[in-house]
Amino acid sequence: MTVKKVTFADIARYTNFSKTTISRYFNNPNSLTEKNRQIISDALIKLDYHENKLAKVLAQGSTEFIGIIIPNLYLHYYSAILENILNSYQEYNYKFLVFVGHEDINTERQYIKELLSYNIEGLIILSHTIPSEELASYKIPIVSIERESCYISSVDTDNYLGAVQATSHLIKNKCDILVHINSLPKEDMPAFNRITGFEEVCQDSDIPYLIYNKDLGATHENISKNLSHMLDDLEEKYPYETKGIFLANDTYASVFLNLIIRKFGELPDKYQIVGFDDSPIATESIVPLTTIQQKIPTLTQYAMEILSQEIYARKNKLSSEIVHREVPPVLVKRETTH
Amino acid sequence: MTVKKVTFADIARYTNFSKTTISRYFNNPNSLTEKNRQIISDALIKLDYHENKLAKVLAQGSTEFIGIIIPNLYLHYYSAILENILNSYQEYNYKFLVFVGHEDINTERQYIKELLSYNIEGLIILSHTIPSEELASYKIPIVSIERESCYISSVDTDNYLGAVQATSHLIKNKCDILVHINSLPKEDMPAFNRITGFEEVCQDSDIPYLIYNKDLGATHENISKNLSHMLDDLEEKYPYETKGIFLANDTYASVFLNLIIRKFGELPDKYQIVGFDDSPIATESIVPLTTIQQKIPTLTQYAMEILSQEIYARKNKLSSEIVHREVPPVLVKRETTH
DNA sequence: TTGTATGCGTTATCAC
DNA sequence: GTGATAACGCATACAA
Repeated sequence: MTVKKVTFADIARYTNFSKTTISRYFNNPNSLTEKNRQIISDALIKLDYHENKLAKVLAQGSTEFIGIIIPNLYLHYYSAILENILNSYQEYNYKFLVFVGHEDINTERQYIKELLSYNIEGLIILSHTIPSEELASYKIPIVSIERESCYISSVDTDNYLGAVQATSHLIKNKCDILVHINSLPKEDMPAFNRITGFEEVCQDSDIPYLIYNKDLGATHENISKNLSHMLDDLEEKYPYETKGIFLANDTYASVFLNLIIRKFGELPDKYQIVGFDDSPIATESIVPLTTIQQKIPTLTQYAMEILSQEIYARKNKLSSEIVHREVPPVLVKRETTH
Repeated sequence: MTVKKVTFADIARYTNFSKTTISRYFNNPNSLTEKNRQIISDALIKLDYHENKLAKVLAQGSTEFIGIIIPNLYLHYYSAILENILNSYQEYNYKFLVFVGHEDINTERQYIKELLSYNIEGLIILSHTIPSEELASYKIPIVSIERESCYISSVDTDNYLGAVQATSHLIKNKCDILVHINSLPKEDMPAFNRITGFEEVCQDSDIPYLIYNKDLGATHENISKNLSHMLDDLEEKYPYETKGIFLANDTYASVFLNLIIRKFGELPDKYQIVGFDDSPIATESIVPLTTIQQKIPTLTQYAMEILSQEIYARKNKLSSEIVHREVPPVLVKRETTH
């Protein structure tokens, strides 16, 4: 232990009340007389009392802790989600214990175990290593964001709709060839629907299309190298056609845009580019990117709503069903498309 | 309360040991016989026991909680710091309760109060609203990163050295006029030394210099507009000179670079640009930015070292002195300087 | 090696 | 309106 803290016992001794009365001062003040309330109030200041929520938790159960496991904070998308979740404190009063997953399943299991030992009331999970079936077996309120979620509640962007918006926009802009660039998302991930959506719209349109779906690597150098090869390939196959390129995220789109500009000195009319996310780079790139905006505040708001309802249901031994909610994204037209 | 948890009492009843023996199984297993250890081990699994660290905390004191107050997660710099701090869990086993400050002093005071009520063992603070003198009055181990820190321990980048490196590099590259662009940092902030360092090197060099130090705004639009005016101003005053521009961060540098390229179609030899931070945008911009790299892993490592030492000292009632540690940054030469 | 009794700082259940 | 007492789940000093 460190410095001895002032407790209800100290206040009780000082004021000649019982600990019970001090407790009531906080939890049911109307049961005290105005005068006695004042006496206790003065004593609290005089003795410099500070509340101890851990003792309260032990006595009555609810920690107001929520655990978060997020893959990384390197991608702006994840940082933005985390920031929005943390901000919900103002509304829900939950405190957040945050872990960064790093895609290692056993590490993440250890994190969950640790979180459970602190009696978290719920868990928000964005990392994708642990199957949702296993997560469901922990029997705590849980909601996922943008990951596989067969057995747990989830909030996802409507990726299919996003891809439809992007692809339709490129078609409307009279592209001769449609291209989608992605980086091997797993089929059970919501983001996989960016491929599905693209493909189905293309097939309905009779416009030729091409999908590059391969691991682009994690570093800027690798991403740049891989995208550069794709650009060369496109130039070789379709030198004169207007190419509509829909990339899986704004980082890829920005790198691709830079490659084009370094090659041609400008963004030629025969290239149209759509990214995904509307992360800051979309605004800050040399030519502002047309992109599919994910509604991050809405995503996190829904996640907190679902989670707090599940927590409420669990406390009151009500049953609660798994909820899957999708948030429609929005096409933001900027300067990389006509 | 929710579902009834299995406790030491249940294990004790089941195995016919006392609660004390069960406790010892965890904290001093060698004091049990191999056979009894096995009996308890089996019972734990059979009854599906899960540890309750909150009860442990109440009984013995240390929560292993550390509070973090960070201004935002929008800037990659802060996300990167947070990610590194969170990762220290692997080494130190501290759990982190994270709050986002948003530059409101009363909100942040409320956060600290909440954190204290959960008996955090230490606090890491990056937001700058609460004066360090007030922070020191909370009498808990505390370390700041890149903020005013007269009365508390701190870890900062050596901003002065960073500015010296940037400015010297521009001088070595034969710039005729040196320019620094900043956004009104407070004088007691470590980042203010980027101005001091620039100015002193310029004065020593006899090369003319110029400082634009004004609020550039928070949105990309405002930053862009303000930087655009500065670019016009420079073109008017120094049309033929080689201009060496040192900007306060990579975002500004990237926006400035884009303005130049949109104006001239390329980065002319008469412009040399140095940013600060080495955030991802420095690598990903259309011309990779020369920048001053902040050593974020080192910053956070030192912060955790200092904090854990202060926590150790406090637990053992040792005195501990305030420590101010500076981390030298590194000049990363890329393509915006010769 | 194991058990008893007590404490950690609250809240909850009865009394009065 | 107020108080005594027993929880909450674990750790620890002291006994045996």
